[in-house]
Amino acid sequence: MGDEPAPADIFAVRRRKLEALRAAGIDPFPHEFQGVEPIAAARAAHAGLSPGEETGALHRVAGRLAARRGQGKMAFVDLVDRSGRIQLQGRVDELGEEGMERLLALDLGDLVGVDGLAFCSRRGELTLRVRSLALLAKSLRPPPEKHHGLQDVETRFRHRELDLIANEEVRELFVLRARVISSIRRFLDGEGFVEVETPVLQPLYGGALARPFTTHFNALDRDFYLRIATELYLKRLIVGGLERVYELGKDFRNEGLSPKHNPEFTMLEYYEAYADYLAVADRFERLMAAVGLDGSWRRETLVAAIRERTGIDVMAHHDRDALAAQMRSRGLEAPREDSWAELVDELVSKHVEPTLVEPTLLLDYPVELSPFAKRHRSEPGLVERFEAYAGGMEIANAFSELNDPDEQRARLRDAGQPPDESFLQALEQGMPPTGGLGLGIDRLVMVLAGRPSIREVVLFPAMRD
RNA sequence: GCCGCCGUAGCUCAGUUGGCAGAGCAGCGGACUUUUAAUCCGAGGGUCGCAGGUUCGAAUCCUGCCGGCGGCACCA
Repeated sequence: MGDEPAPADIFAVRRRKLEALRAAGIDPFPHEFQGVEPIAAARAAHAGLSPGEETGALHRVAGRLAARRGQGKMAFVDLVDRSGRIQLQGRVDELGEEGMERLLALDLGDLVGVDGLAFCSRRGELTLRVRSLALLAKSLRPPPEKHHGLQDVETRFRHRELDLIANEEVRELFVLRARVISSIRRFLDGEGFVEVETPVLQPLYGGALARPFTTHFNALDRDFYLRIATELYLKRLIVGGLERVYELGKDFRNEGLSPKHNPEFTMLEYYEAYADYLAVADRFERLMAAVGLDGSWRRETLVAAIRERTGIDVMAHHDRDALAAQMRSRGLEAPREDSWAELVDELVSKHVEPTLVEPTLLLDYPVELSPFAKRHRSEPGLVERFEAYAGGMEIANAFSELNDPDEQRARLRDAGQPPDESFLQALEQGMPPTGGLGLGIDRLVMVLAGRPSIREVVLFPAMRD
């Protein structure tokens, strides 16, 4: 082409190259490139080469152009795929003038496919000497900076694809997340659980205490809710005799954003007929071992945990004003409008939860805080429930499920929850004694990956428009 | 919703007391057949988040708005 002046616009340069390719009869967006081998596999095939050693082994790889060094008659470029990075060597005596020119015309970020001979460079780096090279897709935007990666948090979350291109550890994290989820499925499938899907769009919401998102069903001219939990539908399946069920999917809660809260989040719930919460705790520990969180979980009762941290015995002051007085006498805030149960909740979240960095199961909650849990068999006023904490964060919640329909109706009334008649009818049909668990997948991944924010483990976290 | 911090080139970041808008990477032109953040020469690239205000003069000071982060509140 002509010798146009140096273009000011960094985007226009790439556009111009695209047009030049088309003009030269090269399709900048071809349809396929088959027979590709992962870069990691090509590397593994030549693990022990010494500097300067040639192999004669031909490999076909594909990926994104990530760096280049040298120009003229010989150039090195780095190619990255999901599995890793490999250096390519282009030589004019191998590719010819025209081929070399095409290689040098590539931009960082272009997707290319390569057939090349494996050898070890003088500096000891496994390299593919390019035999032939195909542009697989032209990149029209410059990639993020190659040394520092993409740092800007807003861009990383709004354009996660750039984050994935630029930051290898981000790529690894989301692969880890996928492996965690498939490990959970494999574990539960292996234990005889059936994976089910229940409605996301619900005429009535329940199974947790949270504000829902509301939407409108036009055909019925009626408001619907996005589910806040799968609990009630799953228990109906236990009534139906499925015995062991689980669902892995999104819940939606119309609450504030924080490093621990995204409005849509991934939840595992499972229910197991004939189990109580201690059986659930044992299975939970094995499930955690299956995803790499080994070891036994410290167990502590909620009442003891509060007493140990604050000196207050909440069951000995089972009265709103008495408990508030206890708290105030110790210099703790006790908001006037809070009920006894809310004060207990306050004590747990302010004084117990932050101390639970080591994996811990907190057992036996007050009945007022747990409308779906069965009364404790020996501790009056408590229910058989545990919450699992790790990294100072609640990651799971489990109980012996309440299966007495009359008591369930009364508990929902006391909690100010709308009665879900279909659910209550199901309990009237007869639900076996059942243990259930809810596990926050995002938070679990935070713990496993050591990330301080839920946004780091959700591909596209909620952002303002 | 409230409070605090932040927003400068495609990316990573400087920018002094209010006095001409800067660097590195990337990109462009050129040199180079073993480079590893390649090197060297040359020429470019800006809505300083947006809108007002103060001032002879604003990236810098003030107000409002938008967006992000952190905290509080709500909650899980």
